[in-house]
This record gives sequence, C-alpha cells and structure tokens, in this order.
Amino acid sequence: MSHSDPAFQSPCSSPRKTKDLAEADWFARPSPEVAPELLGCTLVRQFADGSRYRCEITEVEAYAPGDPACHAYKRQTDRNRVMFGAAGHIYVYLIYGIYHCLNVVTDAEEVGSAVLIRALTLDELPPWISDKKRRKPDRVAAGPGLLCMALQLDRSHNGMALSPKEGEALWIEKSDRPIPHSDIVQTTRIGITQGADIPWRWYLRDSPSVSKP
DNA sequence: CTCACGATTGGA
DNA sequence: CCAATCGTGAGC
Repeated sequence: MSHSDPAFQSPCSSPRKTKDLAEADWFARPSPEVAPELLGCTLVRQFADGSRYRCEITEVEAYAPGDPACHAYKRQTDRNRVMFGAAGHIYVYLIYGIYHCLNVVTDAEEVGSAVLIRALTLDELPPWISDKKRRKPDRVAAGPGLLCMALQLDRSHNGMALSPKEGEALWIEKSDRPIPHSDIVQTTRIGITQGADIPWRWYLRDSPSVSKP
C-alpha cells in the first residue's frame, strides 16, 4: 500500500493489530539498522490457492557495502542485480547447488545491500514437509536453506516485491510491540570467511529455531 | 570456455 | 570430517 493507493487512509484511521511493511521506505535504510528490527516480525507466505503460512522471524544477518562477505561487494552482476535495486524486494539465490537463501533488499537504490533471513518459527507445519527427517516442528525453518525449503521459495521468486496484496507470494508484517532489547543477541555471522569478525547477526535469545547460540 | 567455490545441510 | 550439486564469476 502506498499514498497513491486509493485504499490508503490516514495513519490515525482504522487501527490495526499489525502494520504492513509494504512501504519501501521502511526497508530503505542501512541493512544493519533494518536487520534487528525484523526480529519478531511476521513473514507471511501466500500460495496461489490463497493458503497462508505465518512465521516469526527469529534470526537475521546484515550484508552491506564495504563488507567483503556481501554478494554485492565487488560489482553489480547478473546474480546480485536485485541487491542494487529498490528496497523491499527479495533477493533469492542458490547456494551449494541445492539450497536457496532468502534476503530482503535494503537501503537506497544503487546501494547493494540486504538482510539474510536465517531462521523462522512457523505457526503451522506445511503438509509437504516430509516427516521422515523427524525434525521437530521448531526446526523445520531453522536455517536459511531450510526455511526456503519449508516455504517453497526458490530463484523464481528473485526480485519480487514484498507486498501484502491479494495474489502476492510474500510480505512482512511488523508487530506493534517492539522486541525488548534484552531479548536480542548480536554476534558474528555464520558460514563466511571474509568479514567474519563483523557482528551483524541478530537472533531472538530464547528461540529454538536459531542456528547457534 | 574452463574451473574453483559458496551467506548450507545432513550424515559418516 | 566430508560429500552433494550447480550457478556464478573470474581468468584465460
């Protein structure tokens, strides 16, 4: 929803329990600023049949200009193109030939940056999740590759806008109650060799779905 | 065109 | 510890 949208009403009208984060402005800030604020937000995955899965974001990492671990560190390429595009779109890439990773593009246009979503807790277990792994429900989206598998996200979604509209596949809703600072842990990122000392990973302290305490 | 490797995961 | 598995990006 935007100010030009006929459905838009002034901020003081019709109070809602949650606030949609479709506004690109909210994402158009440096990724290390946006990342911790995404914790506790609700990621909503919607399928063509209208079914929805709501997930709490429990672990994130920021990637930004000047950061050697960032895919956009060197130059714009075919793969990292959407990282340089408008904030509030998603950057989905294939890793190790088998898994996918979901990012939310941040900051101004031309600035290559994003927030990697590393873990979620699902409110409901999707039926396509095989039970033979015997993974506890808390762990089905415990990792960037696992959460894309659980929500059936792949490179075909690369570049899509986060939008809470009918027929859209993905969006984010912010809870009106901010997470207490004491519930958030900030530490170094996982699985990288360069920039490994930069403390740009945040997670919810007591969440069972985070990668590593 | 070739080729080394990765923001991961699960299993030995 | 190590293999799976393939798109990407750098180098020739």
